[in-house]
Formats: sequence, C-alpha cells, structure tokens
Amino acid sequence: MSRNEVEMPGERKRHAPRGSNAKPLTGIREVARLAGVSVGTVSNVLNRPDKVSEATLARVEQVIERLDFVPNRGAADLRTGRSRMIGLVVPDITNPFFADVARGAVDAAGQQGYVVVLCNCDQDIDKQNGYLDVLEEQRVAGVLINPIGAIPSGLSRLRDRGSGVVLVDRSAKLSDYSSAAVDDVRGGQVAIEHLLGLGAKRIALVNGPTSLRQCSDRRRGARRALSAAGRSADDLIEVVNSTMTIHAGVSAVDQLLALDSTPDAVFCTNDLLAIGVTRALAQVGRDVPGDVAVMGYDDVDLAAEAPVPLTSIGQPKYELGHVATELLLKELPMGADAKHERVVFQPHLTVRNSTTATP
Amino acid sequence: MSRNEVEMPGERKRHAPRGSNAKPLTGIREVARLAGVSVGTVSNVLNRPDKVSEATLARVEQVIERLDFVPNRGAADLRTGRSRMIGLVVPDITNPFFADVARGAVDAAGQQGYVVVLCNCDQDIDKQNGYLDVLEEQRVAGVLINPIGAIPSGLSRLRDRGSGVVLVDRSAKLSDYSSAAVDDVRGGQVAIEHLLGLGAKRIALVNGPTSLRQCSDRRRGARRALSAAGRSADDLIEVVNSTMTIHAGVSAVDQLLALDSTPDAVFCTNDLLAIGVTRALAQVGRDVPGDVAVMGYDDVDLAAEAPVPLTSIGQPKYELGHVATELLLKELPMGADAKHERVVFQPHLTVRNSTTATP
DNA sequence: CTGAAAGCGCTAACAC
DNA sequence: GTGTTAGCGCTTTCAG
Repeated sequence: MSRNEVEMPGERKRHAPRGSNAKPLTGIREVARLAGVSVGTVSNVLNRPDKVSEATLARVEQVIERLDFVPNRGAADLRTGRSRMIGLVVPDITNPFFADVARGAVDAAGQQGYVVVLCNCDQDIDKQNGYLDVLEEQRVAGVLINPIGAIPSGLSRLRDRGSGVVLVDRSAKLSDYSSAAVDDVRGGQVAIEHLLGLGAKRIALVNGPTSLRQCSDRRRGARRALSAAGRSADDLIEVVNSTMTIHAGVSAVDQLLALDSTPDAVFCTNDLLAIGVTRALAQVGRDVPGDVAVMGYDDVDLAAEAPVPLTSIGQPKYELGHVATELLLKELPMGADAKHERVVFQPHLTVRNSTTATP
Repeated sequence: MSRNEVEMPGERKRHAPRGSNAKPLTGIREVARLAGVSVGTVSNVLNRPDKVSEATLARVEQVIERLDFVPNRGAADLRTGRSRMIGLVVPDITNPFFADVARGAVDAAGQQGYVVVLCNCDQDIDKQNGYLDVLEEQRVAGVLINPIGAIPSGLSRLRDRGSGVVLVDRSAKLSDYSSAAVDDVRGGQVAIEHLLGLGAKRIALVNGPTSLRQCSDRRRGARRALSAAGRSADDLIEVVNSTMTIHAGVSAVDQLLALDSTPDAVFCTNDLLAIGVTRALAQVGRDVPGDVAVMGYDDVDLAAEAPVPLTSIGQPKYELGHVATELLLKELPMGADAKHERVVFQPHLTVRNSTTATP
C-alpha cells in the first residue's frame, strides 16, 4: 500500500494531523476525490441518484465499490437531526409474548431502514426509567414501550425532545400517546361465549393475579359475556392464583372439586393453568371435554401439543409489534402535532379437543 | 381479526422557551453560554468532572439541570470515532434460547453503557447478511452473532472497519474470532453417563436433524460416553426426527417399540421430544422411569412441570450472552491486534423423576 | 447538474 | 483550570 499525497485543490491546510496518512481515510470525501467530483455530488448519488447524470453516477458508484465505501449513518443522522433508531422497551424479552412483539417490531423497523435497540427491564421500573434516559441520550427517533407501572414521566421528556412514543399492549385512554393493544376484555368474552355455546351451565374462571391488567380484563370480559347471555355475572366461579403455572392449575382443581357441584366448564386465563387443570382433572377421573370443558389463553405452541389439545384464545403478537412500529414511523414526520391513534387487535379463538371431542 | 382505529385528539406541549431567544438551541454550547464558561469546560464536567473546579462544576451542573440538557451521544460518538452500540444477530429471538442470550447480552452491554440493537434473521441468511450491512453503516462497536450457516464474510469487513466480533454458541476453531459457546458434546456425554450410572443396558437416542450442529454434537457426546464406558458406540439405538416436537417424540416411540427388545433408557436431544416420548410410553403401559428412563435437553421451564418431571441437561443461556458481550467489550480497546479467546460453558444435569423415581 | 461552504453537537489537543 | 479551535463524516442550501 503506497501512501499517496492528498492534494486538495481548495487549499485546506489548516488541518495538521493529516500530513502523513496512516489511516485508510475512507469517507465521502475520499470517494469524491477519486471520482473527481465534489462531496455534494457523492452525497447525491447516495441519497438522490435520480438527480445525478448517468455518467457521474456510474463513475462515483464504481469508486464506491472499489473503495468498499460504506456511508456512516451516524454522521448522516447527526447532520439531518433525526436518527434511524427506535427503542423497544419491554418488561421481559424472555416472555414469549414480547419476543414475538419484538420480532414484529424489528421487521417493521427494518423495512423502513430503522434499527431497534432492545431494552429489557426485567420487570424493574428503575431499570425501565434508566433505559428511557439512555434512549434520550441516543436521540432515538422513537420508542415502543410496554410500561411496567404507570406511564413513565420519561416518555414526555422523550417526546419533548422530538422522539415519537407508542404504547404497546397498553391502551392509553387518558394519556395522549398512540398505542397498539389487544383487547383482553374481548378475549375473556369470546372465551365464555364459546363455553356458553357449548351448553355449559356452571362455568369457572381460573385466573392469575388480578393486579395484572390482562387478568382483570379477561375476567371483566368473562363476566360481561355472562351478563349478555342473560345470566348473573356472579354465576362465575372464580379461583385466583398468584402464579400462572401448570402447578397452580393443578391446585386450582382442588378448590373446584371442593364445591357443592363441580363446574362443567373452566376458562383459564393462560395455557399453563389450563394444562394443569386438565391434568388434575384427568387424575381424578374426570374426562375432558366429556365431563368438563377446559380452555386456555395465549395459544402457545404447546397448546396444540398438550395431551388433550387445548382450545385457546390467541393474540396477534407479531402484528402487535409490527403495527406499533408502523404507527410510530407514521407519526414521526408529523412531529409535535401528530394525531395519536389507538389500534386495537382482536384476540381469536382456536377450538381444539379440550372443549369439543369432535372439533 | 378486525382492527379498528380510534383517533385521539393530540395535545402537544412543548418545552418552555429557552431563555428569551427564538431558537430552542439546547446543546453544550447553550449550557456553556448560560453558565458563563466555554464549551470545553462543559465537555469536561460531562466526561471528566474531576478536572473541573468545584465551583464551576456546581454552576454548570445547575444550568444543565435547569435546561434539561441531555448530551447527544450520537454526536459524541461521531467525534470520538467509536460508537456505543453493539449488534446482536440471532436466527430467531422467539426461540427461548436466544431470548435468554439476548437478555444476558443486553444486561452486560448496559452495564458498560452500551446499547444493543436486535437483529432477528428469521433463519434467513440473506436477512442476516443484510443486517451485517446495516450494522456496518451504523459503525457499531461490535457484533455478537450466532451465524446461520458458514461464518459470513460480512464479519471480516465489519472487523476491518474496526468493529469487534464474537461468535455466540458457535466455536470458531478455524476462524480467528472470539467466541462463547456451550459444550454440546459434553452435554450428550453427561446425559449418557447419567443413564449408564443408573444401570441402563439398552440406550436409545431420540435426535433431531443431525444437520443442526447441536444435534450432531450431542450425538457425538453420547457415543463417546458409551465408548468410554467400554461399550461399543454402535450399541446406541438411534431415531432421528426432522422436527423436535412433542409429536415427533410420540412417533419416535413407535420405532422404539418395533425393535427386538425395547430400550430401558432414552436420551432425547430436547425436552419436547422427551415429553412426547414419555407420553407415548405411558400410553402403551410402560412406566417412566420404572420400565424406561427418559431424559431431555435444554431444561426448559416446562421440564419441571411435565406430568412426570423431566431429567434434563440445562445450558447457561443468560451467561452465554453475558460473557460473549464482556468478551467483545474487553477486546474492543485492543483493536486489530486483540487476541481472541474462546470460552466454553459446561451444560449441567438436573435429575428429576423421569430417570429416578426417588430423586 | 455540480461545486463550494456551512455546519449538526460534541471532544480533544493545545494554549493561556 | 479553562478557553480556543479544528474537525468527526455527512447533508444541504445556494450559486454557477
């Protein structure tokens, strides 16, 4: 590699440390020099190729190729004032729900040339707020967030600084943020409607902690369906568990069996609970769905492969992340006076053997 | 699945006007002006507070506070030439293994002030290479990657441009990249040793596609353990499946039962297969572990909660991501002449009821 | 259609 | 200690 004396026509000698070049010195400027054009032109071939003559275009592109030149996006971002990265803030990427959301978000972002930085809060509010600060320093174009508790105040600062914000799986009734969420109330309703349609008389709800919005929403939907069917919402037998595991489902059955008359249908607010319930029921000789119909929620992969394939309510997780991102990207150019919109996805029922022997 | 959009009236609240000037002009310069110091000093309070006098420090910090000033990391990165972001390239973030790796990586990165951009390839090599290009444009500090096929050539370009590269869950025997991986050969070996220790005579391996490195490695370990115990590696009965699902496990049992004499122990290369095998065995009246011991691999949450709790080989997933990141961060300052190291994690055995009735 | 020039916000020498 | 200053690599008027 020979050292070539860089001779600038424009007489810029005010720069000392460039006399003896040890650096590969690749940049738009070097491309311009080698192609015999100005940096402005190179910038044009990069961003507005249509505004450059065929000849120059070809020549510049060739040099770019030869030099292995790759534009520095960071520099461009600094100059234009807007970054091409968006932050995704989730409570736990290890939760399959959020992993799917992330996949949707990453895809949608990628399609528009954006990159997503993953912020995993581990259910910790302080960590969440810390990430918000980091994202602020990074001057992200926007943030997608499923806030852990209340809407963090950091979000408004982010927005004041020009970043977009959209809430994921969290409606924003009172706050003025766009959001994409799935309708859990509806999910609970659909579940009970299904059970009712099967002719269920005594329905039980096996729930998780009602402090979780999803749990309370699904419960609300369940009660609503009962009322809508002309029955008292209080007919719903409820068992709440502090965790939503198979084990919790198993023990829930103890409570169910202790009742005066056993329910003939049970709606579990997630699939693990349902699997536990099904198993425990089988152990005491109750047939599913013969004696009692059981359904779950989430429609995880496992649901279809359970000993008795599980009827479940699925959520469009990927779409959630995807649409949330598109929402964000869409309101970016509108700046401060963007109209915020809320899109609500509907959960959907997948019927399997656990509620109907012959699906 | 319908989707309805509701428009919310957008309310915009801008920050209070900075000073009485027209421009929102917030930046190190504005801080300097209001604090009556030079930009250099402000930069110092930001990066080297110890080099600033108590008085000035306090004054500048107060102005920073008042202005809600947050430094622009992108600008700093451009200036210093090194970015504070690292790319994480995985085949599928939806795979619990990689979700955990991601969590480890994000944590480790965050601790050092780095941010991780998530690149999800969906098992698509082109997509993977596309991300490598994007990361190159972003001039990331480094990339963590679990390459889909062969080591992508993009990695060397990345490195030439100054980014660090470390392979995740992929050893790099021939290539000169650092790596963090878990020893799957060892895992297979440990599994068989466990079964042998239980007194197993006829051992079966229920495997996934051997085109997957994990599958072939585990198989290799299994055979090795057999040899080490003075038995022929060919004593190992093998069933390979194209998928690694519960269903595949169920059908594997058909093949097992068709043998002259049924095995008394089976090692499945993942937990889903093992669950399927256990279930199918139960259906034909074989007791687990009484008649046949069954074990899985991965030690997913589900393993402990299976109908008969599953003995399984677990991998330190979080640590993998964490250490890979630390490896990367460590070799960053060393630049081109970093010595590359490979860290190998050992999988570990968790014994449950599926191999020993009384654990 | 192309070139020249002015920075984006910040850091890092060097001077005082 | 603190101020000055020259850019990092790129986009973007504004002339020609």
